[in-house]
Amino acid sequence: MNAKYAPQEIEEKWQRIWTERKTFNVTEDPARRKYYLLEMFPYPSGRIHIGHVRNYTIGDVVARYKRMQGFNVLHPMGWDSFGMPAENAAIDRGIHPSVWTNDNIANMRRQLQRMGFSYDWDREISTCEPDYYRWEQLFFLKMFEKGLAYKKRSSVNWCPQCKTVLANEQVEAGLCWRCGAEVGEKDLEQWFFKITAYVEELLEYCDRLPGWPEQVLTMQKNWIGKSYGCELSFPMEDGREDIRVFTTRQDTIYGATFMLIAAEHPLVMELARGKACEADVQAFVEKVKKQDKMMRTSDYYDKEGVFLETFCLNPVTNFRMPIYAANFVLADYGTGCVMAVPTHDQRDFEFAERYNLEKIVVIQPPGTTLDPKTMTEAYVDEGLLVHSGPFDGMENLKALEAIAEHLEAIGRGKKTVQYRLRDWGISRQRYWGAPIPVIHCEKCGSVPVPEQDLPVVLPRDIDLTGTGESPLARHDAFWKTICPVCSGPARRETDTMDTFVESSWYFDRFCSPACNVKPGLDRRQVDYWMPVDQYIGGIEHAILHLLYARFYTKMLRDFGVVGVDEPFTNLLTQGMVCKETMRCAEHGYLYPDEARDGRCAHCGREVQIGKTEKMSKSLKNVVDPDYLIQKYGADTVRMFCLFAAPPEKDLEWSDQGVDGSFRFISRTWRIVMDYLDDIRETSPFAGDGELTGDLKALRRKTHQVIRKVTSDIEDRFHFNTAISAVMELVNVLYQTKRPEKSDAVGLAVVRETIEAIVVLLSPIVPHIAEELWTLLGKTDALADTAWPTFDAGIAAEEEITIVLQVNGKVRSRITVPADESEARIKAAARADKRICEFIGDRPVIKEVYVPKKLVNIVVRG
RNA sequence: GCCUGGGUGGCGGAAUUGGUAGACGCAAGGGACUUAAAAUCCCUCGGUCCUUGAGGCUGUGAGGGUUCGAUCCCCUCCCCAGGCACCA
Repeated sequence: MNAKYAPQEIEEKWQRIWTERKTFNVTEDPARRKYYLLEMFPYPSGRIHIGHVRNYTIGDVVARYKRMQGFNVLHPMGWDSFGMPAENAAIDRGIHPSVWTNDNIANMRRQLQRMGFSYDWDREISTCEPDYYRWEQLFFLKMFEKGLAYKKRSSVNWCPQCKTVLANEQVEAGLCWRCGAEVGEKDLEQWFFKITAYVEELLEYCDRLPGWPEQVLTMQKNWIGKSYGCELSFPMEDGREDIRVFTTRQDTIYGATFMLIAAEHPLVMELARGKACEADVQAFVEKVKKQDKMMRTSDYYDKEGVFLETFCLNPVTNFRMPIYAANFVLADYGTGCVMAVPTHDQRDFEFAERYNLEKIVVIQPPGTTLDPKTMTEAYVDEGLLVHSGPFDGMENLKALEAIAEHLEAIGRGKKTVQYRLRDWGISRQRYWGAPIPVIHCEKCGSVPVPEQDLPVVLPRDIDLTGTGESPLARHDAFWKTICPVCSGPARRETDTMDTFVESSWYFDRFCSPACNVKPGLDRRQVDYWMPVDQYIGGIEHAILHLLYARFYTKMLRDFGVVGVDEPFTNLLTQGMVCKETMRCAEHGYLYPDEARDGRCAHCGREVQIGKTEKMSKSLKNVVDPDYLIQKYGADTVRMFCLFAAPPEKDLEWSDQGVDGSFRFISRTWRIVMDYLDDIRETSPFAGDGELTGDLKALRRKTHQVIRKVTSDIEDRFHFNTAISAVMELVNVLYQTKRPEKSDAVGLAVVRETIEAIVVLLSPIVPHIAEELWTLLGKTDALADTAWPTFDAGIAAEEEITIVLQVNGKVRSRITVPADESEARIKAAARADKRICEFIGDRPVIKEVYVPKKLVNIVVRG
């Protein structure tokens, strides 16, 4: 047999067979263990990129592996098809978002199918279709009823030129990305989901998700940001209503000498009204609203404020505290007001220095005395309280509780818990999203759309210009309606939902994608498949998407729609795919094929190689999967994505590396072809008779590699080392002296090795594996073949190497039988010629023995 | 700035629990095969020094510490990446 490896032919053939036989379609089967493997579904941007290829290849290997382990594997794919890019394409090129989206989906589906992923395509869903989002609207009604969806005023980025709302990413250095106008803030009535109603459960379960990376759980905990402290009230000098603050540092209250209010807090203008400072305050507030929120709370940003010509009183010292509006205080955390203790908070210290405000030391560090006049920075560490009335001399940490109780007793405070997590704003003033099912009536207020009127379908005939209000707000037939309560004229809500809402329950829908009766999820099917056993996606989703999906799951559980507390039992967060950037002085960033031999294809100038960054269209450092498939085949692309780095790390793209993967696959193909005629009729070695020499070593290696590949995939998803192990096995096979045609035992051992190689590689490179399997005379599909097992006895080494150290440095090695005793190994170490030379006549102080690994002899001098 | 990770040969990476640093692959160099080239197969490959050896020293971002022993644990610092609530 001498057929040449022809990836295109083989791959298309097997993809056809899998589709025809519906190999990967599944149904609930209570008799079998289920395994739900899910990769984050893509936004249909037009073409798959290498990041998708990597993500879905990782998932496919696990899906195929689990299938071979006997699990009933659900492995679905769909489209997160609402979102801004469709609208931008419509504005820029005049294509309707639905046409653009569906064309993209068709192309990306073709690309994914050409990669040979083992999806159950019958379960494909697309979130922009009414049969998907109608259920989301139903859930919204339920949320509205329970007070989990509510309206409040909130600010958005607003471009006064385009008269439109901008996403944060559409604001570049404070300017609109489309027109360059200065972006401001605008207050709008917006819909929110009350994620904070579940904050405690979301936090608590962070400690009950052992299958999640610690890193992600830590990020989520910090995001939720639970802190214990006090809510304190400070009386106003003029007798107005008290100012309330939240603090975790009530131990420093005796040092509070001024009050800070977030510039955008409504109280600021209220206090300034009618005073001489009113105009200055107004100007300051406008200025701060334009500052970047992230920057203005940074340690190095200039602390600025304006005096409101008003005072409040420190409730324990009666100190007359001036009140300032400040840029570094956030309106939406705590109460938006902060008691300032300049001696023990660095930001307050800088503010006090700048505006020449009083400083009182209330925590004394051990051993020194702080003088407010000479301090150059705040003292933020522990110490003993001073100038703190009855609490003088207490350790500040112990005083936290005592002072909180004291403040409660005098009616000035209350111990509280504060969270950083805010409610989830879901209103988008955009077209391409799921309509929010609410009608606004002048008489009846915000009225939910009656259930029988769902879905509220997004109209097709729409005029997208990129300017003005939301397109739906200009679509009369859409928004002009009647109130379901009083039948009077009413206005339909024209905001659409954040696309994170769709991705918060799509995994449930995959369990019953065709269900068309309320609530769109068949409880029996959902109960069989959920939760997702393994979820795989980019680390960039560590907080938002994953937290929203967890919240939504808990809520649907409370609605009785699903039966699980958490959606994802195990989570794998993969790193990003990066590639070096290339620039031409004249033509800017270049695509890889625009550079030839280090020169720009347009002008011949020398190309500058830039730093390696995440692959993106704007940097043009992208690789086209279609081109790679055409050149090498899907199997090579799959293998390289897995081989170049473990999944959780960033992957640096390398064209030479792809060549290497192709070479290995071809090398494997060749050796199987080479042996094929001799082993076609042979059965794998069954263990009868003693083996010696090469054959014994080959068989041992085979079983070692089965063990290694199994644990690499099962325990840690390290496909790169699994592939390395198979490469070693192929190398050993090449180096094994070829058994004669008459050597039945030798050929049986080779057959065992070759079958192992093919089966172990099959989840990674399924097409070539199926083909070789067939050529080996097998008639059952490899995809349904059982994963191989290893024999620990055969895999065991007979001899081991013991490292000999003197004072921790390797000086010699000895080879001993694997079961050699400690005493004999130590004796051999002491007797070793090189070790004796190193020890010389120095006295031995200590001898460390690590079983089966090393002996370390410690000597003086 | 805040939160979370990461830094190992010329390059991607390996070392699974504190125990042989550099598996496997790429690049490079050499050899075999070939009329030749490609392909293929085999060998060498961290740095440095010398007495060229089963050699010495050195080496996992930098500096310190703990330990018989540190890529791994602790402290300080530098650099890079992701997230930061309207990109998904």
